[in-house]
Amino acid sequence: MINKKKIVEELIRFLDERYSDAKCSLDYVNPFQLLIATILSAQCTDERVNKVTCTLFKKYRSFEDFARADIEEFMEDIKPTGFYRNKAKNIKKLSEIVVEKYDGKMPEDIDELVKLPGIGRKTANVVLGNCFGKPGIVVDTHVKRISQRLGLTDNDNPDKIERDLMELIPEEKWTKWSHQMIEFGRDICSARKPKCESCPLSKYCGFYLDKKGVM
DNA sequence: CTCCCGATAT
DNA sequence: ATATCAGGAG
Repeated sequence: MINKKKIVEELIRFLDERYSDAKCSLDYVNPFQLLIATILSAQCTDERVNKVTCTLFKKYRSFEDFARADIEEFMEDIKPTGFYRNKAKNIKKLSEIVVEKYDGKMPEDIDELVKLPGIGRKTANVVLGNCFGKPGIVVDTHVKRISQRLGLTDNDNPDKIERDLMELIPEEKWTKWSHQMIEFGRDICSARKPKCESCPLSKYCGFYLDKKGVM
């Protein structure tokens, strides 16, 4: 417990030094676009999402446009992002709901957002944090993996991990911290071949210690 | 727990 | 060939 605090302190110091300008790497110009881009980014790199949304947002400029979309055509539009049937259906359905129930403007409340199809806490927190100044911890695959390796949580469920991290990280840092963790994960603490040699936190890391123990 | 699912790194 | 990528729903 006391040890977790110490690890978090060092982690935050490292992240602030190394990833001081971390931010969302999805391309968007308004909350509507970020919401759609974040849904498309599930199990897909931001790079590919940006390639798709670059043309997609010229064709669909509002929730009304997606609500009216031809589903087959829309599926083709987003195909390279993977899971395109589910994503297309969810975005169309969600857009219909936003048009009907919310007058075409997305709700800015996490409990309302999460009710929409295709939106979980991860997606909701990305949009709320980056567009509406409402801090939230984004538990994606990177945040989950790093938090587990460093022993900041014993849970495997993203919702529980989010709660564990909320206890450890100062609220005003939640959004920025999430982006810093994601860059850290892509850069050093990757899933496959993490660069433990260049990680200042390896002495606290279960993954690194296990790896050394076996060797 | 399973399914959705294309693109890329290893 | 296979694991993984800014997850979420049933």
